[in-house]
Amino acid sequence: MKVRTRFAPSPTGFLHIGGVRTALFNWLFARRHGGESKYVLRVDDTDQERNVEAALAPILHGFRWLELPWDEGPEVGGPFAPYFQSQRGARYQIAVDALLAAGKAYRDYATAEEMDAERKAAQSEKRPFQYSRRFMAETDADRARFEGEGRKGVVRLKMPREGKLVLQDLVRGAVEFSWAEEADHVVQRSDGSFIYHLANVVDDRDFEITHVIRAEEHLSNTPRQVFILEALGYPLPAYAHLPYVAEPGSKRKLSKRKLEAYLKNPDFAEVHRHGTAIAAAIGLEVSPETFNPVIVDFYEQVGYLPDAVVNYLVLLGWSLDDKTEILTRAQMIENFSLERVIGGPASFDPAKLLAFQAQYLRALPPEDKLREMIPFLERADLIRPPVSDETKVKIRRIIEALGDRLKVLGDIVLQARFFFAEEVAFDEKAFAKRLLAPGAADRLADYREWLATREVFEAARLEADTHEYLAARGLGLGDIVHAVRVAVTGTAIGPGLFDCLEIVGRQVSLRRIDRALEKVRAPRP
RNA sequence: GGCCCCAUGGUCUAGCGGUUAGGACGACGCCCUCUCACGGCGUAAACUCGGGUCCGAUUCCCGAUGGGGUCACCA
Repeated sequence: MKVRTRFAPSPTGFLHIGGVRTALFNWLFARRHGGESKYVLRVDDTDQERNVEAALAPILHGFRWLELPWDEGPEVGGPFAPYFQSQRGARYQIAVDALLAAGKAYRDYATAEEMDAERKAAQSEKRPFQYSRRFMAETDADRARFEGEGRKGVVRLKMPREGKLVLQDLVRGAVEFSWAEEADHVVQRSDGSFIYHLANVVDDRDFEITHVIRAEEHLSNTPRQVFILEALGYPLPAYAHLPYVAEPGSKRKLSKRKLEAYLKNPDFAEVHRHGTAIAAAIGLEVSPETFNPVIVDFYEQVGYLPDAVVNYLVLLGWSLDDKTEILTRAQMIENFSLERVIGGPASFDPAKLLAFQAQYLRALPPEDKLREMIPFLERADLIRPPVSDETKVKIRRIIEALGDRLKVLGDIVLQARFFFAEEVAFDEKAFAKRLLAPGAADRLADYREWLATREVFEAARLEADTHEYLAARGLGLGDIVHAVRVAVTGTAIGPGLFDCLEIVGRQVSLRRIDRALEKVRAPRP
C-alpha cells in the first residue's frame, strides 16, 4: 500500500519532545509501507508574522540531528510545493469560495463582542451554545447592509444542526460526535487570512495525505475538518490520534513553558542539572527557553545519541512485545504499526531516557566515542585543535579508563578534567576523610617515595608492583589506594587508580601527591 | 460546565476470558570491587470502584470515580 503521512510543525523556534514522537510515528508508518510511500513536512505558518525561516531552522536541524529525514517539504521541495501554508493563500481562497458557493459556509458580520454575549448568555442559562446566525449574510443585500454599518465579515462554516458523525480512528476505534455540538467555526478571518483547520484539510488533500497521524488534542477538532472535507467533496484520510506525551510523573500534557514546575520532579531536575553542568564546562550559554529537557536541542547539546532518543520515544505509546526495548531503526520500521499504539497518555521519564542513552553509549565503538567526544573536550578548552595523534592516544586511553562512567558524550568534560589540568582542586570532604585519617599521610608519603622509583609507569605493572609493595609491609590495598586517589585526582570517585596514575603520568602524579602532603602538614586554619 | 478520550506497580509497558499478572526504568538489599560506574542475584511495588455477561473476568458490556484533552477571527 502506498501511504503518505505528514508532520506539520508551526515554526516556534523549538522542537518539542512530544512533537518528535508524533513525527517519528508518521515517519515510521511511511517507512513501514515502503515503496512510493512518503513522509512530508509541512510548515503551519498561517498566522506567522515573525521570521519563519529563523523559527523553523532549529526544528529542521532537530530532525536532521535525529536522522528523521522528510521526503518532501522545506529545503527538499517536492511535487506539491510550496510546503508553507503562508504561501498557499490563493489555494485556500478557492476552497472558501467553493464552500460559500455550495452553501456550506456563510459570511458572518457579528462582532467579537456580539459573539461573546451570545456565548455568555448560553452559559448563564446552562444550555449548550449555538450561534443564532443573526449576522449571517444570506444575500448580497444583507452583505451590503452589514458592510454599510461598517461591519467586517468573516467566513463561517454552516455546520449541520442534527445528526452525528462516526469517526473511525485507527487508534481509538469508532468515535461519535453529534453535529449540533459543533460551532460555526471561522475559516477565513476578517482580514482575509485563513484559519488553520481550513488550510490543514486543503493541504492534506492537495498533498495526497492518506493517513493523518497526530496528537490526541486534535481529536475534537476532527469533526469540523471532516465537515470541510465532505463539503468540498474531498476524500477523507484515515485518522490516527495518538495519546499525548505527558509531564513527568503526571498525566497532564507536556508543555515547554513549565520548566520550573518540572524541576520539582527529582529525575527531571537531575537530568537538567547534569546537562547544566556540562553546558557550563563547555561554555555554552543556557537560556531556560532552549536548554530544557522538553526540547530536543538539550539532548544534542549535552551529548545524547540520536538513536537513544528515538528509541526511547518510540516506546512512548507503542511497543513491540513484552520484552524488546532496544530496537534498531530497521526493527522499528519493520515492526511499527498503529494497531499497537496505546490509547492512554504516556508520561515522559527523563531518567529512563538517560538509561537508554547510557546503554547506547556503552555500545558505541571506541573510535566513534573518540570522534564524538573530541569536540566536547575542545569546547571545554581541555585540548586545542588540531589534535595531535599523541593526544588522541591519550584521549582514547582516558575514554577506555572512564568506561561506563560516561553516560553522555558531554560527561567526558566533567570526568576527564583532572587528566588534562596541571593542578587539581581537592574535594574537601574526600580530602578530610582519606588524607587526614590517622596514618594516611605517612603511608602516602612512603608510597610516594616508592612510586618515584618505578621505571615502568603503566597500569597493570603498577598494580602488580603495588601489591608486592603492600605485601612487604603487611598492608592491604585499601590502606593506600584512597589517599593516593584523592591526592592524584582530587576526588574520591573515578576510574581505577592505576589507570589514573598511568594516564596522569609519573611526574604530575608525584607533584600532586606532594601538594596533597603539603596541604596535610599545613597548619589548620 | 458541555462534548470527547483514557484507566495494569512511582514511571514506560506485556496481556487480546482460565497466567504463581511478564519485562524495563527507578527504589532498596546482597554479590563483584581500590571509589564510582558497569555487571550479577534478589526484594518491595499494579489490574480504580460497582454492577452485569459467562462455569470463569485484569481482559467483554454498562455505570460511577479519577485523570486528561477540547470548546478562539491560536496552531
